[in-house]
Amino acid sequence: MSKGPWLDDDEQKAWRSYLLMNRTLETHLERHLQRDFGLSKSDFEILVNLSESESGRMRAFELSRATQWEKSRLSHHLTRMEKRGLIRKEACESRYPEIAITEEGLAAIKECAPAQAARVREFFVDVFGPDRLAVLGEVADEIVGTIGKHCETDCPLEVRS
Amino acid sequence: MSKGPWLDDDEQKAWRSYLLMNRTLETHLERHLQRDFGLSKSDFEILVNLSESESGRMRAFELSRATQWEKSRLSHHLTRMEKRGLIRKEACESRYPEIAITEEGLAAIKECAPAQAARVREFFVDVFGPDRLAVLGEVADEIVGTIGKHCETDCPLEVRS
DNA sequence: CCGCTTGGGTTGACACATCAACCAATCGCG
DNA sequence: CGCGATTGGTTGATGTGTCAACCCAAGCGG
Repeated sequence: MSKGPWLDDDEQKAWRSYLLMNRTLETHLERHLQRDFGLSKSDFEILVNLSESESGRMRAFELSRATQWEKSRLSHHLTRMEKRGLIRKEACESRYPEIAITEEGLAAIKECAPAQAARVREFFVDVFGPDRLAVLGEVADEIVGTIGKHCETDCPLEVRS
Repeated sequence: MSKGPWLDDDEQKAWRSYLLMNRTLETHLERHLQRDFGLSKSDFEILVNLSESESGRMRAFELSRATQWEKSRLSHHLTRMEKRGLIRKEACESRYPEIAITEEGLAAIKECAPAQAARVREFFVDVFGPDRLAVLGEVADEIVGTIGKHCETDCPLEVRS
């Protein structure tokens, strides 16, 4: 109907393959995380960050930096996670609460992380293989860098931390 | 705190670079689509599919196959888009309505597609370059294939159309 | 001291996605 | 024919993300 395409054929094909890979990988990983452990990708991301910190506790803005989430999204999600007992907001000397992972949260992530890692390995790492994976890593960083540079002026994207 | 990592260092690094690239690219593209043209990524996807069809009209289940969306998501989104005048559900001989792109919808996508394509080229295609892009395309297809194969039995993922 | 901006964080309204339940027509097949 | 299963599609409840507005304390220029 409309003339398109606006990318030439090879580019178009690669781009669409990439998009499909993304969607497939994401939905597959998330589906299993949800089905087998009752965690969403978002829950997982928060728990990973907390569990990797020394003390198991972080300030909200640190999490915000680490995850690249908007602060309101983070705030909403943390209150939900607190209601489910995965984290706790606890007061400390400096005004603002610290976010602490609970026993339950720690147990949850320790349980699901190996399975998740295995899937990433099976469907991503191993399919790429070491060489192509290394190349991807490079390109990915270049792209993040390019976008970061491009946005320095006009958009408040915190990619350039 | 928790011992991790569950992937070794190189794998971990590549995987995280990839995740960050995804997020960065996605939010960047979507932000501009939204800001400059008032369309979401979802709107765009539907409009692209409709505008690429011969007649500018498709059945809902065709769109569902093309986009890999769940039918309820599609249904909800189409009613929203209809309210905004981007598409129309029109009755035809066979029971079920056909989804038709409106003048307004066609105008919208014709306006934004070049800009969108330019961004994809600038931040994705050109950063990869032809060789690495070709490689990515191959790997992406392999990954989709692998997951599709793995899911044939237990999950109703429609990737294997 | 005042008033301003900035930074960390919450809130509410709304858009969107997901899940399960449902509806209606059609198909397969005894 | 009859009836269960499948298909295409809608609906409603609920969980999640986004945007803009707001709150409050601290820093700072005057």
